[in-house]
Amino acid sequence: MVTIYDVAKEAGCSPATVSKAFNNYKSISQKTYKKIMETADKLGYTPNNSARALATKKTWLIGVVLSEELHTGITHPHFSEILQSFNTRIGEYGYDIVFISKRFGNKEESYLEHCLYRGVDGVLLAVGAKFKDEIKSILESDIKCVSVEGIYPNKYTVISDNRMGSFQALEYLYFLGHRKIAHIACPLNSVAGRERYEAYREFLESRGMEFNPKYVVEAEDFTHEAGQKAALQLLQQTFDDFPTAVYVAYDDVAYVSMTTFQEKGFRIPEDISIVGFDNIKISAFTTPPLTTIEQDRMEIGKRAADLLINLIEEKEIDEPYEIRIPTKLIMRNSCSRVAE
Amino acid sequence: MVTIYDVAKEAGCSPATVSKAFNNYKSISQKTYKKIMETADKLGYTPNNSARALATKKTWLIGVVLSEELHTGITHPHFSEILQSFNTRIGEYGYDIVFISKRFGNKEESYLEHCLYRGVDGVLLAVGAKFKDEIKSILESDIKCVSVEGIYPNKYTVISDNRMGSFQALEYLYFLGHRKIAHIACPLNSVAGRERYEAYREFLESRGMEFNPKYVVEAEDFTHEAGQKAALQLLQQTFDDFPTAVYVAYDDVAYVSMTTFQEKGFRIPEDISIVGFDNIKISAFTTPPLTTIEQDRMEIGKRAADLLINLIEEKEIDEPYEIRIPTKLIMRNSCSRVAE
DNA sequence: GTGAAAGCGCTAACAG
DNA sequence: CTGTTAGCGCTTTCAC
Repeated sequence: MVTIYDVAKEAGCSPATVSKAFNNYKSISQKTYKKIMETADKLGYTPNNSARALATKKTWLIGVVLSEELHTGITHPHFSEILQSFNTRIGEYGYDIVFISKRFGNKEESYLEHCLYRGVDGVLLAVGAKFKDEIKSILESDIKCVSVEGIYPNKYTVISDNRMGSFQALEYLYFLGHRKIAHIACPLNSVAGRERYEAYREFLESRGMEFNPKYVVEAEDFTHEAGQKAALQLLQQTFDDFPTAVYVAYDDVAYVSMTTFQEKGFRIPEDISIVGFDNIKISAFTTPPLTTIEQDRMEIGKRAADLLINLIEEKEIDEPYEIRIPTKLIMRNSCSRVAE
Repeated sequence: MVTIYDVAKEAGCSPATVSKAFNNYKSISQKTYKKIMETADKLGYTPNNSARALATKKTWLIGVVLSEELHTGITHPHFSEILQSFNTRIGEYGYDIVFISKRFGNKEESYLEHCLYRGVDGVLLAVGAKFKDEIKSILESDIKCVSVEGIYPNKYTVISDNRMGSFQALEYLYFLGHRKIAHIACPLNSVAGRERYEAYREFLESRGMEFNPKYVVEAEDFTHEAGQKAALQLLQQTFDDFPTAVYVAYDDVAYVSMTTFQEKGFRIPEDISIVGFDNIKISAFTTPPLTTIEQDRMEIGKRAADLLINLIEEKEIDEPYEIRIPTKLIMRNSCSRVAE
């Protein structure tokens, strides 16, 4: 391994100068800077981050905590895209991601311990409020953090404007003449689930429509299985008066609902109109293509990254703790004007 | 920050002893071990990995290189599941993952430099052969690595048995009476694309069926868009003699092909039978549910992890460089006996 | 079974 | 503008 000493010796200067050169101190003359860089290159020197971290207490590592338990982790189309965008952005600033888990080296360590062990400079939280207890220790520590899912007091969170999205979906359906609008919710212990559901109720009320509990079902989790079950249950609950439209709180389940309804003999959109939420990739290719609410995942990831970096670097931040990213109605073919 | 010195002082022993206790040296008496652990706990001590890494040259970090460019990264259902399984497994051994990228801190650094900077103990390669050049430096360095996608001389790779999978698909179709079997391939510069295509040709030959170039189309990349385009092209190329079945090299595209065919008036499976490859989550919920070849992603991730850890810890390995994970035919409803 | 001491590669005052 | 020096927190001989 070639070190700063090797470079110094070869370049005829001190290790300190090499260090300064690599850290872009302005106090280095052009000449020596150039010389140092050249010999570093020649010798194939790469700075050693462990040593640097030990000396500076900065690892350039950002912890990411997400919960595989709820099928809402790296494998989830929503979070994986946010994560990708987040990672790209922090990469531009020299940071890397490390996944924080509870189980570590066979013993039960808390998330906090894992963070401390890795010495992360900050943390991205992508877990639902359901896991409030397990991340409590990190929330209470003075590790900088930003959330893209749960909402916590005095912490920044970047999240879609669920109310806006719900209203966009519902207003569109209403505009098409629908008055019997059902809702398949995501788990209500998630922020998305709760907010979209509440917006649904708020919308009904704002239009003077009566809330009918039979028109609402909550999916157990974020899997396709749960979605199918929910769709079936909705049909069962409303067999005496089927809805003409259903607002489904996320695309994966909107999709499964469509196929489930179709299998039961309903035509989409003629018999039932559907609007989803997420605009995941496949939604443009379903039969029929799904009308849905787009979440700007690239923006969420990027904003969260910028925010976290500013926090870490102790820059001035003049944003509210809760940053809402606007959503957008994507009209495709799963909705039609209500039949007379 | 509480260090080993604090613990030592409080426990009435030397830092060296504390270190030994934490590293499970057997030369520590039960009594002092217990004492140390208790006071460590009391003081809230967590080992600092940067310091440990500096002293030992071991970071407990594993680099992961995957290529977002081909839409085949963290966002891809196949790789994200492998990664999840891999991550869980290495986590059990105390390792963590860090993503290796080319662009780092604004300057163009090669993958190798990123690895060196982070001092990774090993690398998981999940990039196609298309990127051979960019990972060449890693391959040539003496960093331990395992691949789950490309195949490189003298390197371990854990990958599905694509030939087996193709034969399972094709034999099933053949058994159902199909003789006009088309193939939609993934990009042929990927291992999966090439091997499945070659197996397709081998199968035809083995059954004395004539290979007809018109029955084959190669998708441009791994997106739904490319799949749709490929499906359309297949229809166009074969308008005078449509295939009765098509073997599609991956589920995402199999799915899009189904909907595309359906939109063009073909019934699945009555007019065209489809078998895919991957068994991604959604495949059980398409209309009709997709018959496909299952890849055991959990196993791939786990095996790759075990292999890499053994490599890192210089254990004996008696496995071939190329480890093929068996595939499995999952029969659902997208295939039927050929019409007379 | 335990401890003293040197050192891992780098940074950060402080001098010069 | 450059160099000296003293750590950062931990591990690892080698004595005891």
